[in-house]
Amino acid sequence: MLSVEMYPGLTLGPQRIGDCFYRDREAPAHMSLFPPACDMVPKALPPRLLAPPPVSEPATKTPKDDVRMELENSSLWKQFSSVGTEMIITKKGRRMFPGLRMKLSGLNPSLRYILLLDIVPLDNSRYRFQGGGWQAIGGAEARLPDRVFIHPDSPATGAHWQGRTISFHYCKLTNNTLDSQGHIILHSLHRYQPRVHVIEARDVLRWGGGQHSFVFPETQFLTVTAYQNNKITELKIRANPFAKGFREDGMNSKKQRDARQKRKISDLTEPLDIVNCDPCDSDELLPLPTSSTTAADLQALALASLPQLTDPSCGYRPQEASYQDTLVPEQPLDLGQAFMASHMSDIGISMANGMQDAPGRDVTNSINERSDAMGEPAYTSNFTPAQANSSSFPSAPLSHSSSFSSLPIPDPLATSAPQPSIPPFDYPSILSSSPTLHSSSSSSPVSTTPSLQQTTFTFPTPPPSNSSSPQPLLSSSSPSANTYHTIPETIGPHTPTDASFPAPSSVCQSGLQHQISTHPVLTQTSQPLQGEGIPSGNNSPSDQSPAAFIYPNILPTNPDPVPIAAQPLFNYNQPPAPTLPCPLPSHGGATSFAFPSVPHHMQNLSFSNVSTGQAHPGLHLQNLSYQAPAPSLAAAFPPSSFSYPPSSLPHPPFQPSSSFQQSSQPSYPQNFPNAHASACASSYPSVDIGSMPQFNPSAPYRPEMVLHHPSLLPQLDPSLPSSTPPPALYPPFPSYPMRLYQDPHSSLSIPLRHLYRQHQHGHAHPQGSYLDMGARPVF
DNA sequence: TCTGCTTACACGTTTGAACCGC
DNA sequence: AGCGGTTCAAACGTGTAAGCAG
Repeated sequence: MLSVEMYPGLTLGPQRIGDCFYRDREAPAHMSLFPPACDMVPKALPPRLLAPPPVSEPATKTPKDDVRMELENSSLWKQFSSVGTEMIITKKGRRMFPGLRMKLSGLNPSLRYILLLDIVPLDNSRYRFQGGGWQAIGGAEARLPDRVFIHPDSPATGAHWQGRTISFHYCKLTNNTLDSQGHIILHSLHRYQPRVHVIEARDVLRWGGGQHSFVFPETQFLTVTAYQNNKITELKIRANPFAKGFREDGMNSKKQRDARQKRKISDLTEPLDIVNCDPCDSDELLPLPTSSTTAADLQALALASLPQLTDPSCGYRPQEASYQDTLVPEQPLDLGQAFMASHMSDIGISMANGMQDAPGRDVTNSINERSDAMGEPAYTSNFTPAQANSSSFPSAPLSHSSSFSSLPIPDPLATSAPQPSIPPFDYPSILSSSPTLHSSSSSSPVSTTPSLQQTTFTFPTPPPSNSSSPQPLLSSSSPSANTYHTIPETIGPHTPTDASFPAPSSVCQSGLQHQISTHPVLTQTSQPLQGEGIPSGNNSPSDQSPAAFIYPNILPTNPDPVPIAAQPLFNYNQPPAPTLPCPLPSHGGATSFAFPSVPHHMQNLSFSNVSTGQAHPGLHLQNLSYQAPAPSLAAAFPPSSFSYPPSSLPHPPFQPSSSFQQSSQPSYPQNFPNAHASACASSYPSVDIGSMPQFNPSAPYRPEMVLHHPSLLPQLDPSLPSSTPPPALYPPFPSYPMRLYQDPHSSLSIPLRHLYRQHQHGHAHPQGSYLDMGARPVF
């Protein structure tokens, strides 16, 4: 199908071999995967390689102005978010559940795009589960190598992306800082926010022309090595097909396990009983009461071990739903597509042949289809109205707080689960108590916070998959489709987003308020939503407050938090700096990464700074939050591994005065960020952080401004119009040390010289690629 | 002692090879 | 020989619990 030969400069690791061969099963025209490694510059590529993919229409017609992304399994995410999503991270890497499944629209069907997933810290705090809630207990750990998961299909045409569900379920999370598998490295007990970036790319070497970044506040999660919240465990067990064994009717359910345990005890005791019967033995070994008790327990356990009848009160049958979902002919994700980093050869061919739509679904594709269906069984369908009504996982009403009590379905664990010593914030109430929110939001934080991106939202239409299923979680003001666009400042991976990230409340509200009457999509969306059982006509903030993506169980350290209404406008980029227990947040958001091993001009993986508006010829991943203080960066990254040449920094050192102080909310508890979020996360909208002007404090965003924003991607060639991609070629990007942790190859000098292929446990599953955007060597 | 992490374990799912029949 | 369906086992994903370390 494709060949690495097309990119002689790319040397792929063994995993790549497998992948390539695997992927080439239906493409016998496979060529050498390992051409002699050599430094290569894009211009060294044969012209045919540089040629843009065949386009049926001029690139100038690219409808970049309306790129939207919808979180397809938003309902499931919201369910988890309402409780406080926890993600297990292990040394070997653990998949995310729920996974990220989204739908893209608004792409130019003919242009190619690369989809990236990165996960950035939400704040600079470390959390602990106490009293039934999450509480910030200190500063975050030192930042870890920034890695980006490249969707296996990348690059693919807009038609490809838009024609199916996009899933990142192959992405794995690990806490192994020395991970060499390419998994995304995260710290345990930290809060993170996944982000998805859609980057226009003519080929792997020439990204540019447009970048859109999306954030779904409901997908933020806390990393753990073991689940802390029983509710989360319950949700995962019920929703994840792989955990069926732990369901109440499964053989690995607690009852069954207890029964087995009892049996084991019984097996051990029975011989003893026999021994006991030995007249030579005394009764001291096994008192009679013990035996009788065991028998009674066994009897009870035997009953318990019987197949459980479905609880009539629980209409939600995960197993049924899951299987059914697997049969749902939803647009499967074609992961068989070559992906940029790990499938450079594929890319090359795809570029040359323009076979972006992957007409032939290869094995990988089918595998992924299955995996998609398996890993995330169309949760959207799991939460159909009927199910929602009877489900034990009712969609947490957004108007409800994130407390456990918000889950109406009787849950055995609900009672057993420790209740927060401090009740979780009732998000809606907070929002409702913030009458000034909307009005204040009009004065977008952008105006007061240099680092804050102007944010605007397009109001998405409900995801097709959800079209038939009401969105019980959505309030009247929450667009069912979690799609909207914002333009937060650019950031680098792991640049901490604000702890209250999900709560660009003021901004969101502002955008909502501003556009709700103007945006046709919003109008279309909001109306049906209001008519779907959600009290309409009530425009009170409380009604518009969806529950929120406050971290449900994050308990306020401040016993007397300032009411949200009294809080300054929520600053999207606001760090809870004033209350940070750690003077030097280790999660400093490095927006530029120095790579001493490469030429100076190539050493920095930089991200355009919103504040300065500077663009750096590198991949720009918008920062959702503030600029980390330089000191923290220095502390987190020893000069030996991380250098930040001031002169080359695309972002000026963090200026507390401009970011923190101006937007700071001194009285806001660090672990209170979600209150902000609640006020803003009215609809769990995805946040397109890259499709809008980076920083324009004065002018509010308008729908028409939600455009392809070239400034977010470096324009390497100044002569190239930023708004109009070249019809034929994209300028080659300068080298920026993004690393795909698959197979380090120092000889590569191309921008993606560090592309590695993820080890696939000996299998050739193209599970995606990881770009390490940090400079820390992991090998 | 507490907290958090690692690891072994059991279970369910996925996947592909092996087998069989047509 | 080729094709399609079924069976089976290995690999993998998952949560749990015990053990360990700080």
